[in-house]
Amino acid sequence: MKETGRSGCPINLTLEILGDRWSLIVLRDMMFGNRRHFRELLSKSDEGIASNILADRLKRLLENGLISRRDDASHKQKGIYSLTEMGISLVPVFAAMADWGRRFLPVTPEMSIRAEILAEGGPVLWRKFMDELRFLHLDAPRPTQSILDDLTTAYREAVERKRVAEAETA
Amino acid sequence: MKETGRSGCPINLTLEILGDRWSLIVLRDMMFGNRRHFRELLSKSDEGIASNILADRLKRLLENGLISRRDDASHKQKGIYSLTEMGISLVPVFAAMADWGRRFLPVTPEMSIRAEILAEGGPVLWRKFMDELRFLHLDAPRPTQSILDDLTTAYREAVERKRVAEAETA
DNA sequence: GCCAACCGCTTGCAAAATGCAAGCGGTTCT
DNA sequence: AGAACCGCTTGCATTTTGCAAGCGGTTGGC
Repeated sequence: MKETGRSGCPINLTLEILGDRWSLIVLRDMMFGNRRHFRELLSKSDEGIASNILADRLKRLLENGLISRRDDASHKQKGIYSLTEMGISLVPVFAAMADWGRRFLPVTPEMSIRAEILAEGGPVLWRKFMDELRFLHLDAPRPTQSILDDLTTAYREAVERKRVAEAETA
Repeated sequence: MKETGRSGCPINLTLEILGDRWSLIVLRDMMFGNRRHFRELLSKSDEGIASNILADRLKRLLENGLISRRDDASHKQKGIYSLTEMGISLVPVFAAMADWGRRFLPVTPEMSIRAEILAEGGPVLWRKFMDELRFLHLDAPRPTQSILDDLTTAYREAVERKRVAEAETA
């Protein structure tokens, strides 16, 4: 996505950076799955991104300022990717997209529980979540409450409910 | 964008439908520019979509239920494209994306004035706008106030301001 | 100290999507 | 009658994607 200079419209400029099938998936996994290493993003993804595509997207997200990269002190080869303020600010976009998706598309219950919580919590909850992301990815102070824990717990419980339900019918 | 069956995550499913560089551009022009015919979408776009891409995107948006198509009674060759409730429901997504874009990307002032108004108005304004879209695209009753007029007027005034400013420096 | 496992990331190649220009059969306007 | 316009398709070159293998280096267990 080079400098095409198509128009100064905010929607268009956003799409020039994020308008493909993988960029937002990578950011989603960093944001909601707290995946920070290349391998984590590569192998723990539900959608199975290819390694060359992941490398390319990370490079472009870096160039565009959505994420940053630093070396992992505990492992000379590992890099740690973090969200920048620009990346963290996408929380409302994710919340809006996820809410739309869960209302109109064939989502699975366990994958949409987090979207529901974000939709119900509204901007107040989003701001709390963004504060937590600033703690996890930038050097902001730790908030008292962990929204990410709440979301992850709710997701795990939904997965467990599904597992039990499937075990019963088997 | 065939049935890849990658995951039931709302974000992923949304991206499988809208995750490319043009689908949301087309919907944006229908929604905010009230462009309803093929030629209007083709030639009045600031970004210059190619005709084969436009045809393909309209087909896919139709298949996915975001828009509908009917014949234009006044012209046998023309089709009129309309947003469905599913398409109209993207208003909060557009508002979030536009707000993000105007804060972090090099938008031009006249192109971001509508994003500002939507951000300031919040969900209350979005709902009014969606009601108006239901009037314009579905068969809902006409609302008392036209948000689209407000947005368009603000945009035109911003363009005019820019024109005057440029004329002064010339 | 050795070796298997893992690290981020690259390479080569086939398949698909995109971008561009021209054009088609038909309709409408003058 | 002729020009302009209608939605949309075609052919073709370029770019992007997807997949599998692999590279040089690091780490951890024995």
